[in-house]
Amino acid sequence: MAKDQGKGAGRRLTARDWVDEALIALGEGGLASVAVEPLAKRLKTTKGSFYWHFANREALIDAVLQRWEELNTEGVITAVNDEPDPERRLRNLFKAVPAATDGDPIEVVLVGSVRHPQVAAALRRVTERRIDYVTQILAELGFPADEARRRAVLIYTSHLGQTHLMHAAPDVLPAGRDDRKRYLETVLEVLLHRD
Amino acid sequence: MAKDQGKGAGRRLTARDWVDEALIALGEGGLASVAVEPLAKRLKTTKGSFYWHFANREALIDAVLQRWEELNTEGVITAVNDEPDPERRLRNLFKAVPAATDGDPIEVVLVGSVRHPQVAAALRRVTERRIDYVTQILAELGFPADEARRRAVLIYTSHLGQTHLMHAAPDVLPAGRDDRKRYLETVLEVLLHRD
DNA sequence: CGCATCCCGTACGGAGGCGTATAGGGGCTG
DNA sequence: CAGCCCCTATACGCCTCCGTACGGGATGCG
Repeated sequence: MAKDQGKGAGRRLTARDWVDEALIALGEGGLASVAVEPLAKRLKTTKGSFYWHFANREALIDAVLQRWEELNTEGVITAVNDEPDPERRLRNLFKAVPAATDGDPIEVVLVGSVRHPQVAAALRRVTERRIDYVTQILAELGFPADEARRRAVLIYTSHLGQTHLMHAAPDVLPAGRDDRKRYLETVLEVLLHRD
Repeated sequence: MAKDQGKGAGRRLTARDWVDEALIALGEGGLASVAVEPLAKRLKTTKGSFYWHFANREALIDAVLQRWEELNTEGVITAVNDEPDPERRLRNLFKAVPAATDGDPIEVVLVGSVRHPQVAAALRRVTERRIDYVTQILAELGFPADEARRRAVLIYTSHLGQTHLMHAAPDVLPAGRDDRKRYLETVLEVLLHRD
């Protein structure tokens, strides 16, 4: 019979459990919320558990950043990458990525802690990976290399700004179904137009 | 003769001095750095001074947010608003605003503390003010009202994303003088194009 | 059942931040 | 120059968090 150690308190924890909970906390309250004792409360356990699985708080931060990076680059990109047509792949990105990440505050929150060396490194890697990916699609679409790169940066900044706005002032973004659709059309038309 | 109470330690401070220093700290280390005792160290004074000028830390946070809001909306907009031609006004925005704000991390840092009610309110106000301003310019340029609004949001998100990138991964943005110029041209052409 | 290993609970010391109380110094005004 | 008011220094208690020490319960295995 399976262990059936439910999800309530009292069960044994793994390092993974701590990382998962830290990821949630990171999104909710920033890097400052990736703190041992508060997390212990959330997990209904104590520090004693934490310091068994991790050397210290820094180790947890490293782990949570690494996990975020994985879920992100690999997860999202491979989810869209099986579409052969580059234009439709891009359209999928425009539709799928916001749906998957607009609610996700981590990206935006992390920039606030960019002084943290590990955070800065993770952000750099993720950003470059994504822009390279968009650049490649634009190149497939026939844009010359340098123009593709510039457009990719523009496209990515607009995406970034959108998730930024989503948290800073969601009211200004189109809310209704139709409004959102029209907005998406405008964005696509503008960002992908060719003379 | 003027007071000549230099800038060194030992001089009397005003609430304004605390707010100015807090503004710097906010940019450097986020809201968490708007902390009484660390600021006292930077100002080479003690908490005793602070709690004379302010009721508590919250009061300082409110003051620093208000000051940021002023420096921002009023400052930047009135600096560009005397240009009569709307297209050139927009171009000025594209050139002037990044130059003035790309080095300024406060906007980006604040989103990380959007759970703070005062922060959320300030961000909403500033954002709406700016987008309204851009919308108005686009309307002057002849875009229909709803399209103007959509484009303004797109333009603003791209700007936001750019200052975001500037801190998250400055390497991916065009660095050289010429590259930057070409990038700006691409951005303007794409974002302002009309069929 | 007995026992070793794994994992957690608890208690402690230290650091840093908030807010308060209170004494005192320095400059302005008469 | 005397006194008063504005501002600052110092000391204190409290809270939250980090990290360590160590005791002890649970769990799997023979």
